[in-house]
Amino acid sequence: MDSCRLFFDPSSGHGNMLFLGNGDSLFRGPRSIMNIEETSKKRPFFTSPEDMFDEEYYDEQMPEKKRRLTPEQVHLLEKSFEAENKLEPERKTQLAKKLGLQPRQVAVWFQNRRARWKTKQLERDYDLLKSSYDSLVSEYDSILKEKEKLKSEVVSLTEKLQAKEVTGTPTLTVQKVEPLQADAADVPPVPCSVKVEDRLSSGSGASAVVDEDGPQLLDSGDSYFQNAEYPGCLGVQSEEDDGSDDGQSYFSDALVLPEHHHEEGEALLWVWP
DNA sequence: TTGTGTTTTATTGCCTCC
DNA sequence: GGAGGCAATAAAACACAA
Repeated sequence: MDSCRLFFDPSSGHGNMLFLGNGDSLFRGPRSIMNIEETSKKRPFFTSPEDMFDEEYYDEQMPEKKRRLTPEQVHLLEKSFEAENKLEPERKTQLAKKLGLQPRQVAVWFQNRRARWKTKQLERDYDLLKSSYDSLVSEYDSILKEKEKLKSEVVSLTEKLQAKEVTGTPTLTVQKVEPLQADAADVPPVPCSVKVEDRLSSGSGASAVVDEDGPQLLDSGDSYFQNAEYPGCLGVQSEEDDGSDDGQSYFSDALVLPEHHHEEGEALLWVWP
């Protein structure tokens, strides 16, 4: 906040204000007081707006030193700026007369004020953008975490499946899973909801129902679902493999859907006796 | 008291508009 | 071409820590 100090100019007999910079308390210490005294000697404070508006007086009384505007002057300028931040010539002249300043000073003040406003506006815009960005990052992080969690679930379940395959009981066979032709990104999540009877061997046939062209699960150490030909089925997607994911939880569909169908007696990939 | 950083006032040079 | 705006900058005034 801007603050000021009342000051009496003995040479002119007029009261005046010494403007202090922002954030300062009214009385600060010896140095400030000394400055007032020094200033009163150095600065020929304006006596009246009429005098100050006089070009000759102004030139004589303001040698090389800059002087700060009084709080009253600044207040009025601020009010005027709030009303309209551009200064048409007529208003400039009126303001100058009213404030006892040169029109040029008023114009300069408006120019500098516009520059300050622009800087502040940039800061505000930056803050807005930053908070927006931060919330997006936060959202992205939580989605990423969920994705990782689901991935590890997939890995865990795949390992369990492989373990069961190695022990050989029960015999898990696969029959007629349509290969996914298209790019995984273009294919809606396939829950691999092949009917149970299509996947398990019949009691009598031993593993006879395995499709001849299909993958031979029991002979292979690899998981059937990791076969590249069936990318939509329980495959583990690498981190770099974007584009087919689009931030959506593809694997959750693959896993959750069979559970949803569980009670309907359909669509589980495997059934243990 | 002094050095340093910040704010305010003012200047300069360039650009646009009428 | 003159008036006015803007960006960059200088310089004075001021705040403040050490």
